[in-house]
Amino acid sequence: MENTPSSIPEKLLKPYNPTEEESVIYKKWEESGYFTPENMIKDGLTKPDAEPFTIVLPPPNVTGVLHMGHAMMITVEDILIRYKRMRGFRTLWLPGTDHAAIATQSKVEKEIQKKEGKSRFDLGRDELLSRVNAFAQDSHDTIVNQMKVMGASCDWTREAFTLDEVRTKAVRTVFKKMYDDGLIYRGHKIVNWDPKGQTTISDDEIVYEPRKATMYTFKYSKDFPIAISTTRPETKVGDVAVAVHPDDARYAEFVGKTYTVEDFCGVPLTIKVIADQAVEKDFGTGALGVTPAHSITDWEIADRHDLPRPQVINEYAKMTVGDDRLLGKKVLDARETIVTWLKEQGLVENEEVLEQNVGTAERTGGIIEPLPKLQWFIDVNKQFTLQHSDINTIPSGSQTTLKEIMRATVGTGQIDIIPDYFTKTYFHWIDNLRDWCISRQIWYGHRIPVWYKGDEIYTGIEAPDGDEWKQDEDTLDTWFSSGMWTFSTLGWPEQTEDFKIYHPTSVLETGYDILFPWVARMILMTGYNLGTIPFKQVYLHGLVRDPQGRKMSKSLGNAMDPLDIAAKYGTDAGRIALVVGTTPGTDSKISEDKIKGYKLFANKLWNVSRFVLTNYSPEAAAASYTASDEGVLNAWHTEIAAITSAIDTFKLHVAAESIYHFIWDTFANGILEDSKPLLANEDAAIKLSRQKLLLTLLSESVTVLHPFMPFVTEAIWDVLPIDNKNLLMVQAWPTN
RNA sequence: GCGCGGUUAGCUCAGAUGGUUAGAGCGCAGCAUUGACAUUGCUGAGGUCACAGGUUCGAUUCCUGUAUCGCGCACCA
Repeated sequence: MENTPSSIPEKLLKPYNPTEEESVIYKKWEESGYFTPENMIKDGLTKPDAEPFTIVLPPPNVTGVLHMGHAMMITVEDILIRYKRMRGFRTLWLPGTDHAAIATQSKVEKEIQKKEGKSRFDLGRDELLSRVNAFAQDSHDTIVNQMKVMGASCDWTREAFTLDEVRTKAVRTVFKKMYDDGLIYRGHKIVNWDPKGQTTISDDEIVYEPRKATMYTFKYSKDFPIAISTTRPETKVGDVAVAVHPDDARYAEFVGKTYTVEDFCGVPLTIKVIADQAVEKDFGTGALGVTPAHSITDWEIADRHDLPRPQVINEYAKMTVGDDRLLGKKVLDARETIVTWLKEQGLVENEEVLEQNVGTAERTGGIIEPLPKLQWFIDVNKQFTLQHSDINTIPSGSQTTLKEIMRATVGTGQIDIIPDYFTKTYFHWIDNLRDWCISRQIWYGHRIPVWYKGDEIYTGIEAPDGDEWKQDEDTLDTWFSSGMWTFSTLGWPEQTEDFKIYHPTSVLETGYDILFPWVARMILMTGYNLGTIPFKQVYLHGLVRDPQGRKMSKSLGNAMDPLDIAAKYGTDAGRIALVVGTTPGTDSKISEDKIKGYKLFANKLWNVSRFVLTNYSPEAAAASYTASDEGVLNAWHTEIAAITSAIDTFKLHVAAESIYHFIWDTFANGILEDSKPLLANEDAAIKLSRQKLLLTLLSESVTVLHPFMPFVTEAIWDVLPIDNKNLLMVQAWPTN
């Protein structure tokens, strides 16, 4: 084994140094142009008629830096993409970023408030937008850099942004179409108002937090016949009715009667007693004070009983009625005032502390105040005609609803969710889905493409002629634009080649936490606009947690930066550590120890390469295998088949572990050790056969490992004595 | 309240459409080695597969129930 070390590249004589290799390798990949599928075809690496495989990157929010959750997403997608590319598919991974409307604006607002003590209203619309745009650009650059460090093999020539020109056109086109179909309407309805962010938010943007609250049981006045219970006495100045259950004998005699309360802490009330199914007999007194303007349930009750809906709280969560005891007071102060007044009047019958869920806005933390407002909505239950449809149970030209589209695509298996138990959760969500409020009172985002002139309303792609037209001040929910991401990124509404070739996409890979806000919305938008599905398979990864199982966050100080991991252990180690031992849909814990283990693995493979190359001689290329070497090779090929099928069925953890096990235990500890005497054998046939075998096993191992650990494998491939080789990234997947 | 998921080695987790001795990584114990190896290799200890019923020739795996942890949705007067 005193072979010529001179034929061995210098770097292979030292331990593997990821930082030295990685950036150089990424540059090579990028310069090859092979992230772009058309270049693969041009160079004969992909057949022109190859089946497309498309993933559109879930666009990271331009709110800062990528975290380990993103790292998981990028790793899984890059594994699938690299694998499919090597399998000969016309493979496109289309990157982009999301303007993320509220998330980004509120982040910038917070910073400005902190540094300059100014609100967005102090700055004005234009100034705020220029600040947000600058921040977003910065954030974007950071994110792109991080993705490159992670080895993402996406086609940067096609990069998209949810707020750029092409996407704006898509948004306006869709808005107009839905408006014309009557699916988008403007209505005065009760919405979730965030007093802190000064905007409406959708049901999906509410985070419920358990808090202690005091529930007071009292009567409106001495002579009122029924006691009610509430945790929000301040809203009671907006009551118009008391609702009881229709079967409740206790109150049957009062139903239908109307009572006048002359003075409820300075406010006169007219209360009608009604019977409604929504009331629970056993909760509290079994009687519910109905406040239509400030409770979603009560709003619905008011619908059924045709009740008035006086608003008593404004957008700043302050009281708008009463005398100086209440008027202009914040809700919490008003609550105290009313409780004190109730006690003075001797009206309180009971007080009880209980835990209740308080709705807060996920981005600002503000307590949600339900308020009636004039807003834009998408009607999810309205019938419309779907002109063209590829959706299984909805024929072209038939009547359907958005809810039905969401159900049909998944229910018939046209879209496959992995893991499949999320299918049930998905249907459950659809069942509870209400009309989607899409207007936001923030400035960063797609401005609603509606113009007003007196009583006239205009909707279109461009502003109508004439200075008198004024555009709606509001912007669209960010999910409205990300809902059309699979086709807006491909150039729709133009009928581009890209759109024709790559849509519907193949796999949508994302965290299960955005199944509802995003995945469902994409299905809705695509079904409505194109009559088809946005993707065939949905792969939901779990959340990445710290070793104690906690969510990673800056405030806990347990967040890991993918860049730090790359610098310390190499990108490859971080990538495979995120995959091994994790299953789709299940949260996983990541520790530095785990990542460190895979750094050792990269080094192990490096050392295997050194051994193989040191013992290789060029004559081996033409050698034929001995029977036993043939057997070893066949066993490995059987294993490759198993690994291949594991990847095909999204069992990436199984595939990764099998390769790891093969390389370390079977190859390094077994075959390599057995080779030592064979390589010293007198018989050249035996010796050369074994040399050839080792090189073949090594080259095929790095090929199969490549999607998981792209850098170290490419670095090794680069020094293998193989004729006419291209980049490993475009090497054909071994199939036997 | 409705629904979903977990409970497997000290720790973190895989896995089996029901069938010999249930796996990995880390950790632990013992031995070996300076080599292709920032060491690594070999050997080993360690498990009533949460609990209770049921189906079955056979259940950790399937079914029912219980406990417990986590999550989602709804309610939240």
